[in-house]
Amino acid sequence: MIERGLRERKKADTRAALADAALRLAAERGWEHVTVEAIAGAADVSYRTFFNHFSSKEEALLEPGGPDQPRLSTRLRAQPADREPLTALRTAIREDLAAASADPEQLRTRMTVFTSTPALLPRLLETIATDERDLALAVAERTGQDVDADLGPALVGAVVSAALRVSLMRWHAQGGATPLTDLADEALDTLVAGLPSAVPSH
Amino acid sequence: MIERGLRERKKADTRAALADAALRLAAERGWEHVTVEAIAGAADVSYRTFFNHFSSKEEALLEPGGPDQPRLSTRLRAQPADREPLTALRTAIREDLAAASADPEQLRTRMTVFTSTPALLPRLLETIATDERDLALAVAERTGQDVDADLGPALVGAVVSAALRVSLMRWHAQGGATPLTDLADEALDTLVAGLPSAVPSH
DNA sequence: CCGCTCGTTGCACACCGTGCAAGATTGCCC
DNA sequence: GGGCAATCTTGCACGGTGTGCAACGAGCGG
Repeated sequence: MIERGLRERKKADTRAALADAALRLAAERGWEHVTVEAIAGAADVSYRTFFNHFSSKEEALLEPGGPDQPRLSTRLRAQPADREPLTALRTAIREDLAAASADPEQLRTRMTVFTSTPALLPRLLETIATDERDLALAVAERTGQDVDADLGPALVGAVVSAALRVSLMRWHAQGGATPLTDLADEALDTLVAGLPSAVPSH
Repeated sequence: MIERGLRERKKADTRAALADAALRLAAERGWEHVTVEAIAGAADVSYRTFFNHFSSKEEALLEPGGPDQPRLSTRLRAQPADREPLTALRTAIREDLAAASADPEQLRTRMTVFTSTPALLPRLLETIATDERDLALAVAERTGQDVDADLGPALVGAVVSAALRVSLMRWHAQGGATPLTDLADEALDTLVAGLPSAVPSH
């Protein structure tokens, strides 16, 4: 958050302007009808400058805040070490979702753009799953397991990501009626109880 | 499997030749150093013909068999209706993995290509997760739940996909030492028992 | 004030993916 | 067998993405 000079501030500004323009134009015209040239033009920079900030057109939507935005795994590592592993994970997840829900309107717009562009939705899910391995590492650190030998941490990472994805999709489908954190809590409760609790036996 | 004529046979042949060439060249040079022109040349067809069979370069790797290859959800639907939901799911999963393991050498090559190309790995995972919603629908049909109202089916679909992904990654990392079906069984056992069984409490 | 650093810009280029139209091959019916 | 229709293949042109390179200019430090 420390401003180290006019230079870095302007750089962050143009990046934000590009990300905002990308999201706005995508909401207006649909993602595939938005060219990089249009995004750059709306942000008052050149075409070439766009790729000085983002390595691909999609990155402007997927990582508007840069690579140093807080991730789930870092939140988990910040939890007190004496806390029960699953409790610490729940808390970290709540913090992460609360941060994501800070600007519900923007989150809604993003979700609308993603869900209305078939080629783009998987990329969002991929982004959520990017920390999967990192999350597995953080879990293994906390439990003292070996992330390569023990199946547990990798499974927890993948499964938690999956649960968050489902919660996010459901939240958007409901129009935000239920708070995102509540939906995620329900999903995690189900997973803690085991798969049979998700489907009725006959 | 019915040959309806010389025409469709030749079409399937060229598609297979293109898919094979794509995988072979990717294993030799690395995926990003393989152009569509090179793939087409190796299969003795023109550049333009490639896109008559695949809508993108990646599709030649991801869906070599065409869009009508059997999916997990169809295998689940083929299970007897009186079988316990989770049992039916396990059986369908075993069939699916057995089919994928039919040619272990090719599977190994594919995984090597995917894991050595950062931009490609998520696409494989995405492909696995493509049936997620369809799988959720099949689960809901079997259990009589509502896929939009009940969280269960969507959660099961996402979580099972995640477990399969983790199993596949682990299988490849181990060099195929443990059969893929065994790894998946272990992961699913853990999920059935609930998340706490994945991580030790202190 | 002067040099250094770094963001910006333009230009050229390789590659992906698509629409269109012409040519070649197969299937089918007379 | 001959010819017609369907369809696969091919070439061509074009828009768009993403990159390397070199020049320019604005902030930063001495």
